[in-house]
Amino acid sequence: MDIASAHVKGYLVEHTANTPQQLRRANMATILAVLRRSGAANGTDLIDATGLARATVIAVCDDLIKAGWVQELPAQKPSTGVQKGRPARVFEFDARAGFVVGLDIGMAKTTAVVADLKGAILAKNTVAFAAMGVRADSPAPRFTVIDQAICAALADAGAVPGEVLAAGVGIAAPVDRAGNIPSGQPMWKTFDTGIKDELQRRHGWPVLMGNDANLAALAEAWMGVGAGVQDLAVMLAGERIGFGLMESGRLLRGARGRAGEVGSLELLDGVGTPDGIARLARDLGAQTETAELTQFPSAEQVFDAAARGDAAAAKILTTIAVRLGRVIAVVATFTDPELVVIGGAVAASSAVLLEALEAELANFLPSPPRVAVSPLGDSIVSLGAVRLALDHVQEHVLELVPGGGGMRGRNSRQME
Amino acid sequence: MDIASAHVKGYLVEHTANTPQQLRRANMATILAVLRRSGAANGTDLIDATGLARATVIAVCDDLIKAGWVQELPAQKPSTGVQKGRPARVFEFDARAGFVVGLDIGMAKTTAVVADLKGAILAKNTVAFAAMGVRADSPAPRFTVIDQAICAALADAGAVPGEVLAAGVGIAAPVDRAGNIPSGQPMWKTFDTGIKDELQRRHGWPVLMGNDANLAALAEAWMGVGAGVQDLAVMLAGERIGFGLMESGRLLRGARGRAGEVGSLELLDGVGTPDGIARLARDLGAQTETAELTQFPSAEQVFDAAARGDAAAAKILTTIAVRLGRVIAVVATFTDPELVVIGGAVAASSAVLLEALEAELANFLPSPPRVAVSPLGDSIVSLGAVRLALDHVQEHVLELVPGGGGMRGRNSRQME
DNA sequence: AATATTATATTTAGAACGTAAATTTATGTT
DNA sequence: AACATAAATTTACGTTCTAAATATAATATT
Repeated sequence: MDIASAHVKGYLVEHTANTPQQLRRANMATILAVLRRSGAANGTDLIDATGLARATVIAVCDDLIKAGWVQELPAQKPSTGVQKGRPARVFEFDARAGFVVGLDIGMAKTTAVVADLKGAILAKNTVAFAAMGVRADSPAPRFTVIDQAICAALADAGAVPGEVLAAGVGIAAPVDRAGNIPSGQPMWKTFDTGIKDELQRRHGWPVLMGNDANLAALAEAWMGVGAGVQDLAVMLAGERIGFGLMESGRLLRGARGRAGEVGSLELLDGVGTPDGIARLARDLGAQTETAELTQFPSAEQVFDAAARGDAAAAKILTTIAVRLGRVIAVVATFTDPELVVIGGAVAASSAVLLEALEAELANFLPSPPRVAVSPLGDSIVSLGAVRLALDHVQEHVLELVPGGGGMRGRNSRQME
Repeated sequence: MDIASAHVKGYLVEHTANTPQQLRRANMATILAVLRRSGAANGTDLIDATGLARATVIAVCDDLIKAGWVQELPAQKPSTGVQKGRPARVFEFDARAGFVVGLDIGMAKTTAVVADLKGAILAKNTVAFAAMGVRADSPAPRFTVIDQAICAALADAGAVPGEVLAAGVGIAAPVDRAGNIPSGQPMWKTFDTGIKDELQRRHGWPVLMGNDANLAALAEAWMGVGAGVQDLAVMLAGERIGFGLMESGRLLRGARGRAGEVGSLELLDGVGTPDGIARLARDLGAQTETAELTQFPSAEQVFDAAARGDAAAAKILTTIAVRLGRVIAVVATFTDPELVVIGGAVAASSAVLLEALEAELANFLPSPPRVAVSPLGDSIVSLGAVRLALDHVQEHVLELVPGGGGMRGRNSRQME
């Protein structure tokens, strides 16, 4: 073994003993990471980025090409000035050396997203369980629907299942660090706890599970308004409030995967329940005197009415803003984020809440965090699932075989 | 440069390019870490722990001996069985290759603790500012008092200032990841923000700043009831409530160092203020009809009276337990710790609160965390400061010179 | 006392890696 | 065609780790 780890009075110490071979692997990982984000690079670029000598950089790149992670591009004309000297070899991380799948498995529907290894979103597919005649409480046929969403998205992306290197899955239940669901909601329990193994069995991919709000935070920190923010709170607030918390660029999960999960809020003055924006809008709408809102009110109707100047609707929005503001105030008090993002399907309409929300925050916090609305819409969880899968792939690049590998049909790239 | 780092759409990626020399350094760090926790070890032990070959292990140990971090012990008689074969060389991390200082700088007094590099506590010294005639609002002479506490503790430990490799400092103010105090309390501001530079200037040590509750968490995770717990909340609750939060074995600091800091709690039903146990006991005691408690009541008097069966005092304790329980319930809801520890000077007497506190927690949480009382007493912050300094030393071992080094008097160990 | 046993340290030879310097290569300019 | 230039490639070398062979220091056996 080359890893020794031990608990030292509560401190987990991990030691990695190194051999020259592992040294080369480390440098491969380094250069691969540089290439992943730099589009295309030549030897000199990589020398500058890594500090390694030219001979080493080229040797590593050749190794990476042989391994299938990197492609060599035809020599480029210099964009600035004239071509001087021997043309540089140009290397590029092969974003199509594999694919990842991101799943958002909800109560009513499942969304599958396919991305390449650089995170470019290639396809997205949503299938409602109801539309396929699946009852809410029947676990087995759900997987058929989920597979259908996956396969359609893969086909759209021009990928075959064998090329998928990992899948991330978001569900509305706590997920601990090991990827287990400690104690699911009664109804979902049998289904939730089986998702990981069943998907792994069906497709043979590594499957990473994540709580929906946590994945929303990953997505937001990746490609939303939270990009670059190290300390971030993302609030999913459609039907039910839930937070995804990142501190120092890392996701907080908690002992049982419940970090950011909102249980009862009866302790919070003027809040009481963890109801989300859509639900509050509906419930409060039903109680007003505005005729349009009392009958079959929907969140959209309330927001629309407020936009048109309906006083009752405007009052509802203020009430919602006050409630959310208080919840955010408490979370921000204890976790001190730089930015709080409101995400999910209700995010777009929530922009009108921002001002009232910030006013409420100011009542309770001396220096409140910034508040923003997510641009990722209802893709936020599936994008987070993609990010989760990408993180797994990036962490295990050199252990994986690009293009499917293993028993599955290898593509021509890696045949010699 | 050999480190390339860049922001990739919100993700900080750090790459370390490696050379053979860095490889040896990594193996030195590995073996040093194994030795630090294993007391004493021979070649075979280290081979098992690291996976390196015998020749490498011995060579690395010789390097470490030459560098001053490791000592070779005379061959040991085997405790079990008889000595067979050539006796093994025995290596030991030299816990006295240097020292660390932990400081708890409070409003009224300063405590200095000196420990060796294995974390053994060698000396402790507390000096009250008042006793030295220092007014609360005069920054300058405080450093004289602090230095006095440090020097006395160092002398007690048999260490000279030149042998100190780092100092950790705990203060009752937020401290961000860079070690700065973003916005101190008005009165302390000029003093607090200057502590780090002034101590560094006076002694030449690396000085690490930490919030008191955060350091309490480090201490508890190190040598308290929280040892081995990855997700931990430690509540300092003497005069004012403050939390130190650890997730996945890492301290949470937040964007401005305010993670775990309790501001106003007016949002929390039945709580309102962040008053701690001692303060609540005093305030509530003053309002009872028990004569003993109304005049100059102190926290101890209230706890004593309750222990003797005084009904009013018992009621006060229940009130306190309910308040604390509610605060803990909210923190636990959002951060999901495995264990909550009550720490500080009031910890010992707080044991009687545990039952009522757990009952209150059960009202709000479906699966509440364990709750315990810290065994570290009022040393908790200074021990955390020691841990902070030790962590710094461990992280930078191979950059430091044991025994003081640099301009300071080297000790004989490293002269050749 | 001499010899075997045994676990360990040390030496030796070899392979992999990274670097610096010299050399070659491919392009554009004169 | 000769030259300039920038990059790739080759060469020689030092460092590291490993495996195998050898030496060493203790005890046990004869």
